[in-house]
Parts: sequence; structure tokens; C-alpha cells
Amino acid sequence: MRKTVANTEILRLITESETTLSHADIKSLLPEGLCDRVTIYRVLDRLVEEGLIHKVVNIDGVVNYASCDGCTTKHHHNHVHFNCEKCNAVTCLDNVEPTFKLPEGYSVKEMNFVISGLCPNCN
Amino acid sequence: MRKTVANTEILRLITESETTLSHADIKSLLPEGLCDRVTIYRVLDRLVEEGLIHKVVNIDGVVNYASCDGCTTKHHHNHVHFNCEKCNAVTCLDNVEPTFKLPEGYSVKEMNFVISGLCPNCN
DNA sequence: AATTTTAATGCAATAGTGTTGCATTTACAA
DNA sequence: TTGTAAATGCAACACTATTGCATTAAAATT
Repeated sequence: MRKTVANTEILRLITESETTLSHADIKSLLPEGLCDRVTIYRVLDRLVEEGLIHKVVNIDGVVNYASCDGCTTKHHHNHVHFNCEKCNAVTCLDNVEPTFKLPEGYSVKEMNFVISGLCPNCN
Repeated sequence: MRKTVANTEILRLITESETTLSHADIKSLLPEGLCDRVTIYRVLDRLVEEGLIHKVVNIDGVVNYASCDGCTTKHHHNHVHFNCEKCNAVTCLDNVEPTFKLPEGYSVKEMNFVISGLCPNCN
């Protein structure tokens, strides 16, 4: 991956953010005209592919991105994400990893766990 | 809710289906010209509101609908949904209810759990 | 430093999902 | 049978996301 303004700035935004960020969030956070809409999509795809960030599909169907903390050796995105109805923030609850038991015959590739309600700040 | 062709046919489709159905699925399953695209959306909203079906947001961000079995007294949609990468089916695993513990201060309204991979048929 | 390679970008167009407004129709209650 | 509100059709729109293609620029090569 080449070092470009878009790459570094977008990764920085996601890394420094407390919450996950959508494409729309990133677009409005980046300085006007730094890069095209489409470039943001492509940078995000690239960062996911490189394993620097991971995707979360929110309950509104929109993809959000979060930095991969502690995914150096292997990825573990089986944690829960929380979507607050009031402040709309989508956050990784890295320590909340649900346990469950699938019936025989299923093999797991990805997980997407989202819980919505009110976060501590809005509760 | 009034008894209309759209209402009954769409509810029947969802109830009789083994898997969850998206708007696109329903549109192509209904007889051509039975009703408008928009009507399907409105019927689906209505059925959710009436508590006859429930929503699942798939990992591609598309909303799928499943009939509510055993939700007569209260709703319990905290079960896992499985999205097969090969046959693309999204199914309710009614018996798989993950356990987890949220930190203090969160209050839960909805849950959306989707696991993707290979289902028993495609594995 | 100049050149080459190819990744990255911008722009325009397009696709898919879902929503809204408004006039019209229809289910059903009075 | 009539009146009313719910349901529908149609057109338009909003939002998220993707694709093709010509151009630009990062970094490897000479």
C-alpha cells in the first residue's frame, strides 16, 4: 500500500476515533476536497484488506469502520458492537464476546453482532 | 390491519419460507403485478409493527424478514441468524441464543446477530 | 536524476435499497 | 348504501455503494 494523503488521513481518523466511523462520517471529518468520495470507499476497502481496520454493519445497514486493536497476530472481531439510539454512536465493546453453540455442520467465517439501545452517556 | 391481497400473500410467503426473505426476494416471488414495489415495503413495515414478522439486517446491509414463531406472548429475537456464503440463504437459528454480559449503564432495545460462513448443505 | 511501472485518484455514470408526497382506490364500519 | 380511514400506485427522490476509464503520482528500476 502506497503512502498517500488519503490513506494516512483516513486511517488516522479511524484510529483516533472513540467510535466507529461510516463513510459519511469520514467524508465530513476530512478537510473539504482532500479526496473524492470514491477514493474514500477505495481506501476503506484497502485498509480492511490490509487488516488495519474492520467492518461493522449497523442496524441501519450502513457499514462502519473500526481500528483493529490487538489484531496483530490474528483477527478477533467476535465482539459486540453497540449502537445508541440517542447519540447514534456505534462503538466496539471489545471485551464483550458472546458465547454460543452452533449446531453441527456450520463453519464460521465472519460475525456481525450489533446491539442497540441506550449507551451509558445517554441512559 | 385490513385484509388485502398484498397483506395476505406477503405474510404467507414469509411464513411458509424456510429462510428469511428480503424485499427483492418477495418481489420476485410474488406474481408479476400483484402490487407495487412501494406497497411491499409498506406491507413489511406493517407486519413488523403488528409483530407478525421480525427484521434481520444481513451482513450486506439488506433487511431480511422472518416470521415470528413463538412470539405470541413476548418477542425474543436474540437468536443468531446464519448467512451462507454459497447459497446466500439467511436462516433463523431459533435455538442459538448467545450469552454475554454488557458493562454497567447500557440498556438494550434490539439485537442483530448474524454469522456468515457455510451452512450444513453447502459445507 | 531520469525513466518506467503500476498503484491510486478523479470524474461521470450506474445500480440497489429504501422513503416520501399525493391523488386515487378500496376495505370495512356505521 | 354511504362515509371514512386505510391501503395502494405512481413519480420523484435520497442515500449508500460500485464500476469504467482516462489521468496522476508513488516508488521501484535503470
